[in-house]
Amino acid sequence: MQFTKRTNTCGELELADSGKRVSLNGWVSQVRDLGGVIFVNLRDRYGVTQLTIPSENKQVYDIAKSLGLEYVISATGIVQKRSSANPNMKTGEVEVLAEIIEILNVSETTPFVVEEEVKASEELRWKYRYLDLRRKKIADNLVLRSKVYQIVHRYFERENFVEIETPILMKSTPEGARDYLVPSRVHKGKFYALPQSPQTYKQILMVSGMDKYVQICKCFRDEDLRADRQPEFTQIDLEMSFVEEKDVFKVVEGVICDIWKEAAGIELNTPFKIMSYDEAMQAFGSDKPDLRVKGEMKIVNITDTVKNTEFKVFNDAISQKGIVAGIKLTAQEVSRKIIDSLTDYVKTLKFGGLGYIKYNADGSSASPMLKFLNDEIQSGIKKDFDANPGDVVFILSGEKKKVLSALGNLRLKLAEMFNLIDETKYEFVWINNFPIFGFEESDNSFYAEHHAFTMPNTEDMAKLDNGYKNPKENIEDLLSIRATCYDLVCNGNEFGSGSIRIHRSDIQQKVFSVLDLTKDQQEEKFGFLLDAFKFGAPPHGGFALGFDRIIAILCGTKDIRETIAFPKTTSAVGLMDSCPSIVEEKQLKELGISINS
RNA sequence: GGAGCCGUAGUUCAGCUGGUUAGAACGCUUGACUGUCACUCAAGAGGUCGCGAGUUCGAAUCUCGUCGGUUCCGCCA
Repeated sequence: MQFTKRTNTCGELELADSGKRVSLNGWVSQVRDLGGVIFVNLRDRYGVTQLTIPSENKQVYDIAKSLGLEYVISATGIVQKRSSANPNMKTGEVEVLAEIIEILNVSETTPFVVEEEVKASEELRWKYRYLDLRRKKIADNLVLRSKVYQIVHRYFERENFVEIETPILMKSTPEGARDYLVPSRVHKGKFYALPQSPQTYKQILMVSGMDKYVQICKCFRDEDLRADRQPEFTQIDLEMSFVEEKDVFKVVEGVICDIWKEAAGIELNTPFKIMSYDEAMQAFGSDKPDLRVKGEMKIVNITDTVKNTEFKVFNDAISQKGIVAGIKLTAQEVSRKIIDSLTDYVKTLKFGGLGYIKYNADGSSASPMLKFLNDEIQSGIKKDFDANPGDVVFILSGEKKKVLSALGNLRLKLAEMFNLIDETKYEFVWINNFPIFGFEESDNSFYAEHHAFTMPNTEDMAKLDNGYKNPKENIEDLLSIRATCYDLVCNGNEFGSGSIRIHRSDIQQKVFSVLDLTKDQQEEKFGFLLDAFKFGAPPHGGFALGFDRIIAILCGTKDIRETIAFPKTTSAVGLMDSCPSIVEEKQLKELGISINS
């Protein structure tokens, strides 16, 4: 099919182009028919340009009259200055006086109107994603994504990294997230797994001597989703030999700085802050603290202050080794309604209620729980929080982890409610010194917090040496061992995580011993990796950055679906192509699979 | 796996404590209009109130179930 190809895009014509004869190709985004003259807004991914069609040119005028929204057309004409410019449009000073309009394709009435401030529900937008992507805002997200891709590649090329593709079809491992499985036709009853991350491959590449590996790769995890979690997502995955933690920090900070500088025009300060896991949990109730909150709003532990109280709620918590802690909201008017909604919120987290004390302007204080607290304790609390008239403190009691994390969430809720987040900032922070082990009370066993190959901190090695032979008798000690394991956090989002790995089998065996893995289990779970490690594994460590989240932040959204061309719903369904779907009986037969229920 | 919110015209929503023919805006169709840019104006078409039970003389409205979307908890080494 022949048509007049564009000489320009719809986003670039300006006054200086006046008098030029141009051709534009694009989609009809708006038609304004005034009777004697028709204005058409023509859209492509670069912008919008106004076409003007006066009635004098009968042939073009009749074509213009027949145009519907989202028709694809080619328009040719002379660029001219508008008699009244539109300051809201980038090309608003000019218009194209159309001499020829070719309709390249018609469009049915779309399920929703393609406009920047789209009214359609997300469900509809995912289903007709190609229409959604015609909106500049979403298209720009993909363009930015592409740009960051190139920045990342350039950075790692310059830093002498080797980009190596690792398999998509790999061995299933029972550790970590649930695998997406791919049945084998050749080996009936056997399955490949899609990678949750290329973790084992990149470590083996270190054994290979590929001392700087990087890959922008897809990862797959069959777990329940959130606004910032998709079943398939993209990572900037890297691994290096002969490095320690600070070397990894430096490389990651380098690529982040390049991205911010080149994609957003922002110079970030390095090195980034470093905060231990313990500090983050104690002060912010989260391992991904948002440091943009004005006045910080740190959590205050008042367990000591209230330890002698008769107040049953606090008493019960403390006697069960729990804590009493709170946060202070500085100088804000807090209504009954807000307290009710916060109370409802903590109830969903299985707290009985939310304690609060309002410090009034006249020096008095108001709270349903004051009557249970004597004067000494009341003034102790006031002192702990450094509370002044106008402030409100919120208090929770119970199991330590639960209290801290709930207060961490309250902190974010309050910050949002009272506009305490500085949206112009990017607050990066490394969180390190995570615990290496966790302990599951229900089955009386240790598990690896990060993964089984995370190197313990050098200072804590003695605790491992002492404890590994009789783990159950050294629970406290073993749980206090810190790992050389770190997360990068930006504005309360986990951007990625990594660790220095264990490369020596003596240390590895001690860790396995704590995790209660027999030789057979080790062999079954990680055999090939352990085999590789027998032949001279260098010290190594790495990191994986969540690419989608980085793009989301740069796009000013928390929803990574806005940065992915074809995202899935929270139930992992692709609404556009209706996947997953049933397959033909014949396919199942070839795979030796039968479906129950 | 658990909890909350949502589901009414093509779209976004309104529809009070159950009660004649379920409304508005945008979009769509037709017509008028020569400088609009959310053009304006006039007329019109358009509904399985997500689906299924139940309560009731009567259900968009109340109850239960179910499906879908979304948020949170669990989960995500």
